[in-house]
Amino acid sequence: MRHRLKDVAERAGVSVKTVSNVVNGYQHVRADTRARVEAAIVELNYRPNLSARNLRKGRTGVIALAVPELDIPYFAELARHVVTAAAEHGWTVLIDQTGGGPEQERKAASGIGDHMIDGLIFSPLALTADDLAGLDGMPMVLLGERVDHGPADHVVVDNVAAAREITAHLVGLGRRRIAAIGSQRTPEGASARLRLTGYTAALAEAGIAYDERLVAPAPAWHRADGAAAMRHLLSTGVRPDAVFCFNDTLALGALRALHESGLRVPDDVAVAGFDDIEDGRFSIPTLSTVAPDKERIARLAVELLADRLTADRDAPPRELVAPHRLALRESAP
Amino acid sequence: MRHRLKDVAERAGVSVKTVSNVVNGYQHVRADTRARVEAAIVELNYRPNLSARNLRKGRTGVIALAVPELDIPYFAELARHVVTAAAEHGWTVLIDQTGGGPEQERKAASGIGDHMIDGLIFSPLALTADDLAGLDGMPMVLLGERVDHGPADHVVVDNVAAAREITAHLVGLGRRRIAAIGSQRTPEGASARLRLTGYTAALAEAGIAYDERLVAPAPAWHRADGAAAMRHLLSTGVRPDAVFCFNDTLALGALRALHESGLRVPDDVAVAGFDDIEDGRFSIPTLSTVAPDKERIARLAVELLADRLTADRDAPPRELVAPHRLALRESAP
DNA sequence: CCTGGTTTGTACAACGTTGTAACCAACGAT
DNA sequence: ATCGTTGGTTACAACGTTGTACAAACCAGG
Repeated sequence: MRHRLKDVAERAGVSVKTVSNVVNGYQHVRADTRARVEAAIVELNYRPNLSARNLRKGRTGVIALAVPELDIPYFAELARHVVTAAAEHGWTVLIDQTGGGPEQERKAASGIGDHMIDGLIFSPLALTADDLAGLDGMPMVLLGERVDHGPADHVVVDNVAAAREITAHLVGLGRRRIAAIGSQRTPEGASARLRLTGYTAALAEAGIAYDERLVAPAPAWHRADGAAAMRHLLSTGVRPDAVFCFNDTLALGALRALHESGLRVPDDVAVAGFDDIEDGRFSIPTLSTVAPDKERIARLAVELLADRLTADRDAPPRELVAPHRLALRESAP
Repeated sequence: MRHRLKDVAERAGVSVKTVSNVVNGYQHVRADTRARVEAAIVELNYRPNLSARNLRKGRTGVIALAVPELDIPYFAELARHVVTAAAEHGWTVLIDQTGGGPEQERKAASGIGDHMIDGLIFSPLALTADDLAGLDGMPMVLLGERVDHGPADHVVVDNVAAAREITAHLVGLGRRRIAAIGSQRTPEGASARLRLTGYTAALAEAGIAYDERLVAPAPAWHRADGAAAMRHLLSTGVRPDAVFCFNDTLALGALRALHESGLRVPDDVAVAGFDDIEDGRFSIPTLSTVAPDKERIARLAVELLADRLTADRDAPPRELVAPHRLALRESAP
């Protein structure tokens, strides 16, 4: 059976509140009373009822992390770091899978808020500032692209700079016909737009003409999409000598398609990705990529949320930039 | 501001309980009262306080899924399916990352139970039956190997049979020096033991002598461990012509090590894995593997938990076996 | 021995919800 | 006319916890 403060109190011969005080580490409890209470707690294997505590305190000790898909390695790795960082603040993380659609994201953002959650770390794809407005001031930190200039805190990586750097690296390898995989025209494609901007900037700096035929769209950023886009590029006859894929799973798909068509990487075509997921360190060939500091991103997000919860709830929203670096491996050494 | 039943009641000119009745879909509410209340709910953007509801009802509507590591693709994919299946029952899933150590798992199993959770789906590595005993009857479904004959419901795949089948397939390819990667002597290695059993059984059936030197241990089942184990096998001079890796990430690591040593897969060495993770469908070469029906596993687990919660809390524990099949691809066609 | 402060403990009332019991009206059956 | 029955609504009391206010016990210093 489950025991309550009352049971412990009776057993220890004190009042309910005294037990509560012991449980909460209140200072002024005589040593022997405290000992009696603690003994009773152990004997009864007492555990506080969190629902009751939450009701009373108005805090739940749970924050949510909402990501589009858990089985996209980038989000899984990110989730791990967030869980770790949150644990240091004594929070439990409720991981929510939005699916990435606008409707589901809206639902996740608002529906979750039903008092189960103290705050939210949200990695939105489709969400607009309007959607966020309906959140009744739920403390929130956004990851990834800014949603217009929404009212929420933000952790980003400098997508444009990163994309420019990795593209410039491909240029530095002597490549001139550099393709891009992953462009998106939909509103969800904020990351895609920024990375495309960086790509074109790097080409311009190198004096290479932008060729629309070298830019392949990808509806989602899964391996299958990367493979399909690569096959499409190869079929059109515009033979690239390098490809910058807007994330690593796209790149792994592209590697696969290149392999199937008998092209060698990096000899015939160099390949670069974005995210630095674990897979890319063991793929054949290993993957050159932009490595955002995921641990840092997670830590910053949790700290922003912590500030928002404890200190100024109405402070102006902050935007922090997490560092990135290039991880150069076999596919574009 | 956050509104309460009371606010809605005042606005609609009814009692708190009537609003509660409307919210909970109680039948006997006059159409016009219901309309008035619903209007007030919308106007105030009322959301029930779940902590209060939970306190009152003794249920939270949240189940936990505890897995060793989120960024192991198998668990991420499984998590996705569990979230989906749970949503159909109206549950939210709190995903917990145990880290796989005995101490942390114990903590996850017991600590989580602080009334935040109606039930638990647990994929333990290190847990023993004793650990589970301390759980005060928290409804629980275990995934993976049975923990002795613990008191909890169980969803498993037939590891022995599956390992036997995939090994037999390697035999069928004409391979005779078939290595195994992933054996573990630790108590956490229940899956490893079962898969090793299936492997040896298949060898015995084929009349192939068991060679201890062909069995490589792996402390964890990550890509790096697979690569290291493969390198070790190759360095000892016992040249295998096939490898059965106890999971896919090990196999991907092994592929990498084989590539580095200049061996061709499957020509020189055939490689097979276990789990059928997404990566294996795009690796070079694509990976032959045992494909457990992850969606089914998740669905069964959720349903077992649902039964346990609604019906007989004291029914004898059940064990369900989820189906598997062989997914034969390039690495061992 | 009193005074005034601190320490230690208690009673009570919330937090927001829902189950129970009860009430009042309107109804058809006796 | 009287009696149940049903539909619609309400008041009240819980669920288990903690903040507030206060009482009792204790400790110094005069």
